Amino acid sequence: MVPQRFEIIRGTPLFADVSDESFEILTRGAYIQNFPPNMEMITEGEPADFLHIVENGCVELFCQWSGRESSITTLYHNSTFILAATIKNRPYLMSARTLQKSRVVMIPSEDVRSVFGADPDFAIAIVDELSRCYRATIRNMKNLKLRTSLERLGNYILKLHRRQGNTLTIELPIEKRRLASYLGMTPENLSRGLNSLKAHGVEVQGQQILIEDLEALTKFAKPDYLID
Amino acid sequence: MVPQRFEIIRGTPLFADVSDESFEILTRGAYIQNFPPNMEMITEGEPADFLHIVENGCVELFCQWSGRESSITTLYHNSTFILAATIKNRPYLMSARTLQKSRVVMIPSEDVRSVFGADPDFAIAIVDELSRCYRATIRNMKNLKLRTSLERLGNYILKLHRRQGNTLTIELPIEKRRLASYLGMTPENLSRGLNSLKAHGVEVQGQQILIEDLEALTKFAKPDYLID
DNA sequence: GCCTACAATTGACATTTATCAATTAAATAG
DNA sequence: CTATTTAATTGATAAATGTCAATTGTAGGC
Repeated sequence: MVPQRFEIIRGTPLFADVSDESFEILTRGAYIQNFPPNMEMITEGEPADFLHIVENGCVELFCQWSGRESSITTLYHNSTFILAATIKNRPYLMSARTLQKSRVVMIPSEDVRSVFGADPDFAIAIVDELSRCYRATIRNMKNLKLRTSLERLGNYILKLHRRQGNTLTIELPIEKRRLASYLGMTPENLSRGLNSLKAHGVEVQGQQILIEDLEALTKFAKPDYLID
Repeated sequence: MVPQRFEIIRGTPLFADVSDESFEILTRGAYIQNFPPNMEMITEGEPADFLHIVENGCVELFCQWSGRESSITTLYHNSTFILAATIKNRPYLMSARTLQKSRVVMIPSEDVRSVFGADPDFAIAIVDELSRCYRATIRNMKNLKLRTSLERLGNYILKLHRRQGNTLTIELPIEKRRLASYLGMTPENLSRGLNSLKAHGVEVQGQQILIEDLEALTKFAKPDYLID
């Protein structure tokens, strides 16, 4: 008998194929927590005691060193983090904070590891999820190392364009300062970058972005299916 | 009966725990290839038909976009690549070339996927390997986004120092231009960077690097166990 | 609705990094 | 061993990016 409250994550790829028995074990020690916005829920270096799943809201993974900070990715509905640390029983490499009011499922890492050893279907789902995350990170790395900040910005806008149903009026999903950090640039530079993209058919008004010339932007940004 | 020629990879973590039966299936369709130095063996975008294992020699993973190229990592004895593409049955995201004469074991991806589904021990080993690679990539990313090129260089030297048994006389394992690419800088910049590090106790002579003041270098580079 | 916080923008400037060209050093083939 | 190719270095300069300070814009609390 799986408690009602965990039914939502049952539908995510990571749990879709596990047996009821496994799911029962996974949720037995699990709990759900509601976080306010801007709350640091995980700090890098800490032991990975729980696998986290964002049920709703928005969570940013970021890292720090020597007084600097950088945003790595932003997670939404049904995303898991941080699986690799949980599996390997190693400390988190990234910190996590909520950007909005968020509801997060937390499953004890021990239970994840034991079910993972006992349920081949869960093991397969984990491999799938890890591969997906790994490949996403490699793409991110290529983006960073092969492109200038302006090219990254252009491709980010094109990615939003595709994700938001090929519309030409785009809504930025996160604050500009966080976007800047994600793209590996300063907020000032992002601001100037958005201005520079006017020359390639991009208009900006607050959180709204209008692609006035998709062809020009595409020609400039050169999106690539092995990166974007 | 496992052919003698595959006994070497039997000892690697990925294959150590698989049953003889599984190993037999994995090696049945496998073969070993000897590559000359500087041979591109994999090109990004191609289908991932084989899991590769470097038996000996040295292989560089790199990527390209819009006429630019960047080195992602260098693999040595017993390293696998590129597991995630094999598992997900997706195209390679990186290219691979030999840096030296190398001997590489190639296992058909189909066999990897089928054994992975049938042998839980192999699945566990794969999860372990994927987690390891994923975390290594995250560290790499943090290194790139949180540090200047000079700090990356300093920490690279410190990492070699540790890897080579805490000796103060260090041997660069790869060409400087590839190191530059790996560190996300130009060869010219690397050259100047090495000169700048003189101020922090580093002497360079060709492929040899001498740490004259370990404390000064450490103080400058600030190595971090969550990055390095 | 107004005040207050904070985010975003802009300008001036500094620093970092890349590019181009020329030279020197090192590795390799014959 | 020498000739030839390629890598590494150096100097001069350009471009990209970051920093600091000031201003403008915006969202949320009261």
